[in-house]
Amino acid sequence: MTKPQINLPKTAFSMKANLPTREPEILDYWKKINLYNELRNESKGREKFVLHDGPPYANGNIHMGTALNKILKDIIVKFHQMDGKDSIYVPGWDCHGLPIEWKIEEQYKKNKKNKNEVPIVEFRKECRTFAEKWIEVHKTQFKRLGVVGDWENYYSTMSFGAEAQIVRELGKFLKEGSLYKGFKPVLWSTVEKTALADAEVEYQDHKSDTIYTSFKVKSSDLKDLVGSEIMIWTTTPWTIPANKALAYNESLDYIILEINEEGDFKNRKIVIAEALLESVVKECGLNNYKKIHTFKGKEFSKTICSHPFLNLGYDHDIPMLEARFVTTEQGTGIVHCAPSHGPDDFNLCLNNGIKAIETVDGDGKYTNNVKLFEGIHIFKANPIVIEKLKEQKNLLFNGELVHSYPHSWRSKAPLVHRATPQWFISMESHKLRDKALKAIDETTFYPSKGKERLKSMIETRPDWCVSRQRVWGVPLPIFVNKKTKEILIDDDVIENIASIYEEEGSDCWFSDDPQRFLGNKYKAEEFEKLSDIVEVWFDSGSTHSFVLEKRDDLKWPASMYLEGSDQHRGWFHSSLLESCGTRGRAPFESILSHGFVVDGKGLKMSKSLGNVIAPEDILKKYGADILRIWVAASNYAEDLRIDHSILDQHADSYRKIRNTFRYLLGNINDNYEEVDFEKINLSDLPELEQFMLHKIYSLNENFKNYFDNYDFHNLYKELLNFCTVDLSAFYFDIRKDSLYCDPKESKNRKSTIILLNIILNALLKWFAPILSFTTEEIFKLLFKDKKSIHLESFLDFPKSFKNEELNDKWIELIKIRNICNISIEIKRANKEIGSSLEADLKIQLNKKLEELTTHVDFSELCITSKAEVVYKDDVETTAITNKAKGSKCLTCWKIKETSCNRSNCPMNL
RNA sequence: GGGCCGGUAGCUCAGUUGGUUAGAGCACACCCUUGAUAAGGGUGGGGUCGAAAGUUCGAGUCUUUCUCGGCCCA
Repeated sequence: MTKPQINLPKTAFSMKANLPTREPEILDYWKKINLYNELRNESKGREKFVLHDGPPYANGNIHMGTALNKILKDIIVKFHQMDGKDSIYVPGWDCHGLPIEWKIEEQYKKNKKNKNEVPIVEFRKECRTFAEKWIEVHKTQFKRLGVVGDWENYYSTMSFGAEAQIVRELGKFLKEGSLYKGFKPVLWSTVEKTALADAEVEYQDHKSDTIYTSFKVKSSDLKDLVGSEIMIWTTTPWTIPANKALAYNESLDYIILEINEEGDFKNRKIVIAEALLESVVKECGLNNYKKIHTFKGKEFSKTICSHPFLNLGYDHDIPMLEARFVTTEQGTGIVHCAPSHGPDDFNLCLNNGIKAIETVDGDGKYTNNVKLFEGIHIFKANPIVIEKLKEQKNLLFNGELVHSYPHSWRSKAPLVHRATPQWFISMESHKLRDKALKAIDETTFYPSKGKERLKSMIETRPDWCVSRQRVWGVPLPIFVNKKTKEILIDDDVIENIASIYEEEGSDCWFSDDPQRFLGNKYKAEEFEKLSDIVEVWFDSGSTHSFVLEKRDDLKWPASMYLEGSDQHRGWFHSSLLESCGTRGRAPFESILSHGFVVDGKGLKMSKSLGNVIAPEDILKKYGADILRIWVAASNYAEDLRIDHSILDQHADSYRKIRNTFRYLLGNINDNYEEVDFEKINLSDLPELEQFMLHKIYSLNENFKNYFDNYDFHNLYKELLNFCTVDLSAFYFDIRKDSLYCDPKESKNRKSTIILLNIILNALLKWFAPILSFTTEEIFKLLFKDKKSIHLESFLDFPKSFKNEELNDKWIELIKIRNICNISIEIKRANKEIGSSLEADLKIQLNKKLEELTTHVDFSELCITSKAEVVYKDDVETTAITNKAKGSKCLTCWKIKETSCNRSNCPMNL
C-alpha cells in the first residue's frame, strides 16, 4: 500500500538547540556584521532611549548578580530598540579604589616588595594595568550573555577624560562653597591606615573589654548628686582618655545607690538608670547596696563632672549633655562621649561647643593631645586604662563582651572611629538635600517602592565625605594657602588641572612640580597641595558628566539607571547627589532596581553554604538563552531564586517555545511569506483564523502594557501560555488536519498558512529581546537578505483584528470542547477508543446556544471523526462519545462510512 | 540591634476596593498518539495562602505579635 501524498512539516530548524555551541557562532556572526553599528545606522534620528550603565568594579569574574543585571539591561535596551527608538547602551567600568590597591599590595607582599619604596606613580600604573585586564575579561563574559552594546567604545572611570571631568565636577562644588574641610570621626583602619567607605565595612563578632567606671559629680543643680558618681559602661576603654562629656536621656528615670559592698566603692554613691539597676547589680556583683534617691533625667541639667583620671592631670570639666541616642538597652543609661571617636559623640559635643581634636594618629597611636598615653597603640591601651582606673579606685567592674563590631572587609581588622581632617560636601549649605528630594519626586521608580527607599536615605544622610587617604584614585584638586589656611578657589586652576589630566591622566599630580598645576597666577611655595584622593562613589556618581554629556550619541539625563537594590545607597544615591549639586536635577528620568540572586531556597549564595552557581556553569550546561529566560521569567522586584531545578524548568519551557517555532517553520517549509495585514480580507478567513487574529491582537496589547511597566515576568508568562495553550494544544492541533491533508491550493489550508506566517513573525519579534540567540537563528534561516532580527521592529496589528464578539463566542466553544474531551477520555480509559479520531461525539446543547453553534463543526474543533449536536430546552452541555463507525481514511485518518469531501480523499477514488 | 521589603501548589507566577469551592503554565501521575516523534494530545492528583491572635456576617487580602529570608544601616 502506497503512502498517500500529504504535506508533512519539513524544516532545517533542528529540534535540539545545542545552545552552548550554537550561541558562540551567532556571536561571531554579530561581530561579523557589526550588529551594534548596524543598529545605530538603522536608527539614526529616532527618539533616543539611553540606559546608562552602572559601572561594575573591574575586578574578578562576573557572578550571577552581574549576569542578571546585564541581561536585564540588555532585554530593556532591545525592547526599546524594537519599539522604534534609538536605544543606545554604552557599558562602563568602575576602576579606582581600595580593592584593586589591595590586590597590587598583595602581589608586592608575595614578591617581598615594600610598597613604600615604590613610587606612587609606578604603583598606580600597576593598578591601571590590573583594571584594564579585568575590563577585558568582563567584556568577553558580558558579550557571551548576548548583551549588545558599544563594547569598542566603553567608558571607564580611570580614562583620562573621566579623571579630568571628575576634577571639573569637584571644582563646581569648590566654587559653590559646599565642599569644605571638616574634622570628623570616621571609621578608620589602623592596619590599612585609611578611612573606610561604608561599603568597605563588615560587621563581625568581636570580643571587647568592657568596663564600668565612674565620673565624680563636681557641681549640679540637683543637690543629691553632688558628691555622688556617674557610672558609665563602655566597650572601648581606650576612648576614656579622650572623654569630653557624658550623655543622658531626659525621659529616663535615674537612681542614686549607696554601695555597702566591700571594695573600692564601699560607702560611695553611684548613679545609674533605674531600668538598668538589675543588670548592673547582677553583672558587677553588687549584693549590698541601698537606694538613696530616684529622679528624672532632666534633673541632670547643668551637671558637671570630673574625669576618672582627675588626679593624673585630667582636670577638664566633663559636662552632662542630653541626648536621645541614650537608651536602656545596655550599660548604665549614661554614655561616655569622646567626640573624636564616635559620630553620635561628635555631633552631641559639636552642638554643645566641644570640638573634636586629633587624639589618635593614623597608625592608631595616641597623639600628644592625650596625657600619659602618647605613643601607645590604642589596641594595647585597654589593659593600661583598666589598670589606671583601678589605681584611681574608679573601676567598678571589668569584663568581656562578644558583639557585632565593624571590621575592614579586606584586612578583617577591627575598625575604630577616629577624628581626621576630611573633605565634605555639605547636604545643607547649598540645599543639596532639598534639591535631591525634589529630584526623587520627579523620577519614576520601577518598582515604585524604590522611591521611598531612596528618599528616606537622602533625608537622613550626613554630609558626604569625599576624601580618602589612598593613592589609586583621582587626586583631590585642592591647594590650601599655607598662611591663611584658605582653600584656593580659581576656575583657571581647576581647568588647568583638568586639561593636563585630559592629556596624560592624573598620575602627574603625585610626581610633577605643583607649579605646573597652579599656572602662573600663584606661587607653589605658598600653597600646600593635598595628597588625598576622591572617594570612588564620587567617581561613579560623576559618570553622567563624562559619559552622557560628553558623548554626542547619548543624551542627558539618561532615560534609565538600572541596578541592584543595594545601589539605592550606592550609585543611584551618589549620582543623584553629584548631579543635583552640579546641575540641580537627577541625571536619570527613571530608576529600575532589581533584587538579589539567591539559591533555590531563598538563601543568599555563599561559598560556605556551597550554593553558589556561576554564570559560566549555566552557559556551559544550558546556554545564554535559558539564562535570559530565567531573567525574564523572574520577578525582579523581589529576590530572584536560581538553582538547577529552576533552570531545568526554564529549559523545558524553552523547548516548548522552540518546538512551537519548529512547527511553524516546518509547515511553511522554511519559506516565510510576508503578509500585508491591510490586504487580508478577514471575512474570507475561517472563523478559527479570525479568532486567532483576535488572540494575536489582544496579546500584543497586553505585551505593550507589560513592556510599558517593565513587567517582564508576566509578559513572558503570557507569551509562553500563548505557545502552549493557544497554539500547541489548540490551534496547531486542530489545523494539523488541514495542513497535512488538504491540497496545497485549498482555501482552508492557505488561510492557515497565512496565520502561520503571521504567528511566526509575531512570535519572533515578541521573543527577540529575550531569546536573542534563538530568534536570530530562526531569522537567519528565513531571511537571507536581512541581517538581524535585532534590527527589526515590533509589529503593529490593525484594529480590525480585534473581535470581542467572536472571542466571546469561541470562549463558549472551547468550554464545549473541554466537555467533549472529558467524554472522550472516559472511553479512552475504558480502552474503547485510543485516538480522538476514533470518537463519534453526541453533543447535547441548550437551545440558547443554537444560534452561536449552528455552523460550528465540532468534529473539526474536537479532532474527532464525527460530531452531532442536538438542542434541548433547559439542559446543561453534555457530550457522549461513541466509537466511530466505518473505515479509516488513509489520508486524514478519520473513520468514515462515506468519503471525505476532500478531493484527494482516497475513498473518492 | 534598628529600618525597609518579602513568604500563595514541587517550580515560576496571577489573585482589583475584604465577598462563591484560591487560579495559570510548567513539573508529576495515568492514558492516547507515532504524520511536530529525544516531539504532540487528553485527563487527573496536588494548597491550613509562613505561624498565631484579633477586627468583620465574611480575611490570601485589614491590624498586632511571632517566625523565616533578603537588602540597607549600626
